[in-house]
Amino acid sequence: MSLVKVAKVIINNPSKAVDKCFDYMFDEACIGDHVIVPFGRGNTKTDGVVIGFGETEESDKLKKIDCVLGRILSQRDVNLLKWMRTRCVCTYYDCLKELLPPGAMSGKNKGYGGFGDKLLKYASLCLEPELFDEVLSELEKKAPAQAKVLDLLNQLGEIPVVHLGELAMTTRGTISALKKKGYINIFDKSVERNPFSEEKIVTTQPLKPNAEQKNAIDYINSKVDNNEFCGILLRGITGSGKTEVYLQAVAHAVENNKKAIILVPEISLTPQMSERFKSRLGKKVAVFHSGLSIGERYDCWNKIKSGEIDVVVGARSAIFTPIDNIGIIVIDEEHENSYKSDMSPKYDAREVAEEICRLENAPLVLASATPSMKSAYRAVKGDLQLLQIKNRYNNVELPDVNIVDLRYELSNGNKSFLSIALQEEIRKNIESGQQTILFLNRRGFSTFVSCRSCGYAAMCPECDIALTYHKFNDTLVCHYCGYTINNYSVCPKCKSSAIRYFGIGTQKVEEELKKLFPTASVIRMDNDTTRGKLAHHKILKKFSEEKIDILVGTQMITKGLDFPNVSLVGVLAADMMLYVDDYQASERTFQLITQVCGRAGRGNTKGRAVIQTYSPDHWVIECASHQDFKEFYKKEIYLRKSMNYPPFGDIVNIIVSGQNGNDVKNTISDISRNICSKFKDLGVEHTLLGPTPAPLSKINNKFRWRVILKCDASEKEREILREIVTVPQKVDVNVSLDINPNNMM
DNA sequence: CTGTCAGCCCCG
DNA sequence: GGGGCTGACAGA
Repeated sequence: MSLVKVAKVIINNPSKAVDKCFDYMFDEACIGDHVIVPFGRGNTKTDGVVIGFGETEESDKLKKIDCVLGRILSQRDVNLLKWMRTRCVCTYYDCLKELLPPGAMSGKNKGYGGFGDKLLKYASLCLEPELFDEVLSELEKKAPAQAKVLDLLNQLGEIPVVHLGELAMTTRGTISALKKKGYINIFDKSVERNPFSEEKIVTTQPLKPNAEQKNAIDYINSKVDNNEFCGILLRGITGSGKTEVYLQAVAHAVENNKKAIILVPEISLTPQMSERFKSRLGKKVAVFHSGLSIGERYDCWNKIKSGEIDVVVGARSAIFTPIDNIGIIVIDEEHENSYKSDMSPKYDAREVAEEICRLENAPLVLASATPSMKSAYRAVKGDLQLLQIKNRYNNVELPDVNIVDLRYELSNGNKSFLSIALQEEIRKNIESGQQTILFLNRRGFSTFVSCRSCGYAAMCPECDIALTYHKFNDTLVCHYCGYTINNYSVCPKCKSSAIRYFGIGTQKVEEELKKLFPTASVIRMDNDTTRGKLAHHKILKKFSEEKIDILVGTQMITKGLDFPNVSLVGVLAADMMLYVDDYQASERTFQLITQVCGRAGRGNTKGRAVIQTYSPDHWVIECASHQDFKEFYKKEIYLRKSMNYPPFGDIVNIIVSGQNGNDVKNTISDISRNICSKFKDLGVEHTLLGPTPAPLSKINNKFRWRVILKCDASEKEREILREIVTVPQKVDVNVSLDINPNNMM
């Protein structure tokens, strides 16, 4: 038997059954090549990617690569792909779809030959001009949504269908109805390669760093210059000028013909933030995030691929953009949990960034005022190099923090959500023309509705959780599946009219503020008011132009916002996230309160922060009010250690779901039995909890069971888990595995 | 003998 | 995921 050289090819197919390398003979092929191969019994032409080479015994089974379409992955990305499959406990396909151009894996671009397609669906009017008015007024009566679309098309001419839908606030159904009637045309059009017009960019000059900043910049630059991998934790209290440090390090890398990625939390990718990067780092900055339409993302991706971009700024997914020759990666607000994906592949962008830095021999900078416990622990162990900035830039003072005990408010007869102290501070601010931010971690009007007589509370029949009351349309909504019913004024069970609304939400706070301060302008920012893509930016713009006295919002207001005229910050219910059933509750509460307080007093005036709580002596709240990370870390790491929670051990959450309860139960018990025996064989210490019904035991009529596995999930363990979890299952049975998830539900 | 369909298997 | 193989069965 003689040996033949073969290419290892992964197939572009989501099925778990084909999640492996297939050997193909070939004439010429490179690692990372996008190829077409005969696959399956029928030798269907399928596309795949070459991820390696090998030798195997000659055999009849061996087939040959049909043709090479071109290089699609770099050697580095092929390495990253292999690493990710184990790290994220997923399939090659899951990883591949993150690394390929946006849109390449879905819709008409699916399958081979799809890559490089620059066509976009466009709509245009196809109606005699003299008939237009007649048709429009006819439609306005019967189909207002269609009329809106028609009107927009008339004004704008040719426009991509995606944008048309967004502008008219409607769905494709409306548009296809118009097409059916023959009023409009849908056609393909090549997208312009560069839709970003030459914006006017005002360049800003680097600020002169103070001694601490200089120190940090020099350290990072030396790693860049030496092509040396190094994990760096850049810790500085809010307002200490961390951004300046990494901006100068990135600029240094670019000057030396290297490239950079800066990751920021999705929520802080506001135009003002993008502007800041562009104005400092010049035209060769690309902003990449999920807010871009597929077309925009595609162009951005290609621009990066072509090599004309030096710096990519973006949210989590930007870590996969095809930028080569990386000199530095920065992760801003490193503690943010949005860096962990909860969809497959369930990657952690911080870990991916670290792996890329290893592969590229470049430093990784994790920046935060309130580092994650994991990073802080690694810094203590010496796994990360700690660089600290202890003073605020220009020595601006930290805000005065006032902790208000809500229990006294109640006994003093103040039933408002706003303590007397906070009301007083708000009044002062309004009088002096300064702005206030109030923070509350809830959305909607009330959490749930219940009957005072019989205790009946409206529940979702599908998901078995309480429905949330939404005032603007007087409905009760399930926050998990969207199930909606009309609100009732009489209890459906006992006919009592004593209905009680529990909890507070941003809407209620907004209403109360309007009552207390009738002359003040109030704006609300939460999931309900930021539905549209542009709504988010509009609210911030309005607020930043100082026309608004008070901004009320959920956690989305805590991050990255930098308004010099805000001198007062209020946390309305600090305990709200402290008593959640989650090992990260303390960490999140600490981060949140610290970050919120950091929003106050960035201008010339000293800031004030008011923290309302029912447990004013709680150590987490104490530490946060003093911005005392060290003390917080000391106490929290001790608790983590005693419970063997991360960063000491990993928590693996495995959820099986499906319509058929028996299939689900059988699958989950198979999986947990497999894990148990494999881990036992290999002597891996572990604890298995379950299988039990998941906390949300039913969502959308699907049964959900889960197992929690506690162990040290390093490479070996993850590889075992991958083998167990990625075996093909029955149709309709879905297996999800998440390591150290943000959400255990 | 032929057509059809469901279930199952496996893809180099 | 999906094409093809297989076995069962109906129609004539």
